[in-house]
Amino acid sequence: MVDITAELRSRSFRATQGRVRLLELLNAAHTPLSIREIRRRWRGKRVDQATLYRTLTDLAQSGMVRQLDLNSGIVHFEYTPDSPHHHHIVCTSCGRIEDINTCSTEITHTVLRKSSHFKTISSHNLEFFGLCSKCN
Amino acid sequence: MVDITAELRSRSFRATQGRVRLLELLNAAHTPLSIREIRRRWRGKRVDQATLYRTLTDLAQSGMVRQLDLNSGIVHFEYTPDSPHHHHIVCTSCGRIEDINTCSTEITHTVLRKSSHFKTISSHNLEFFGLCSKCN
DNA sequence: ATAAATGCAAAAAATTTGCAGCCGT
DNA sequence: ACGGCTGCAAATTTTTTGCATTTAT
Repeated sequence: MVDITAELRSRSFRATQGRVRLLELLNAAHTPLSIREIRRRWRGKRVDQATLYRTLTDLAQSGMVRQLDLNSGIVHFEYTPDSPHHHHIVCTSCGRIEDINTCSTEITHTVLRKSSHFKTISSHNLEFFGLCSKCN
Repeated sequence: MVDITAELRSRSFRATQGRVRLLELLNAAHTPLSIREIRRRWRGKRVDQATLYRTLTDLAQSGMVRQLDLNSGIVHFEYTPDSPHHHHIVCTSCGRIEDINTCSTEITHTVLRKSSHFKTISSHNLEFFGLCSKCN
């Protein structure tokens, strides 16, 4: 259970009502969400899409949320402060997303050693694609 | 050096002039390209965007090209018949893309073993993000 | 010949921008 | 009170669709 307000401030964002609600919504979703889906789930006065794009891009840049592209052509966002680093497997038929809790962090080091033009890695995304049991 | 025509036919696509040119272009690019970039590089009579989207989606579905979403919000495609399976590292500042030739295929097996709803994995994407030497 | 592939035009969906006003600090 | 944040409206970019025509087999 994180203190969203505190985390926002520690990253020098203002803890506005909208941001807190957004992060709570993402956290409760337990799955990465698209902007469209976030708006669909938003209760009360609807959120502006431009605000969401701006906010989420900023938060992703700061590392507070993760931005994922699940080969869907549209961006998804995830906020999982209480879960360890993880990845996803996506059903190419129905879009179902499942978490994958395996990640060998050593790969990052290996990659840096092999790369000729990169000295720092800030993040990585690892997505698997396949068919879930329903669609198989 | 692959025979593009033959590979298309083996996947039951018609080896049209447009498809061959597209695949040659992608192959020569040595980096994943967006539709926009493909059209920019296309010589002669311009290609229709709808055709490109349709063609590339089909080819990606068949596994002949790879579809990548590099956290850019737009889809990229890659055709590398002469290179082994690989991944990418993307500069979050300038967008530069470098190939990463490391990939432990065992992860796929581990993932399958851990997954509760998936029995098959058809592909995976692994992208690293960081700052290249120029932008650092 | 015929079914698949393309081009064209237009629509739909996703993302970005500028600016005025609001709200957190 | 200040500056960051948001909402609104509109533009831009990306992606999709329908249909007539062309092209590979």
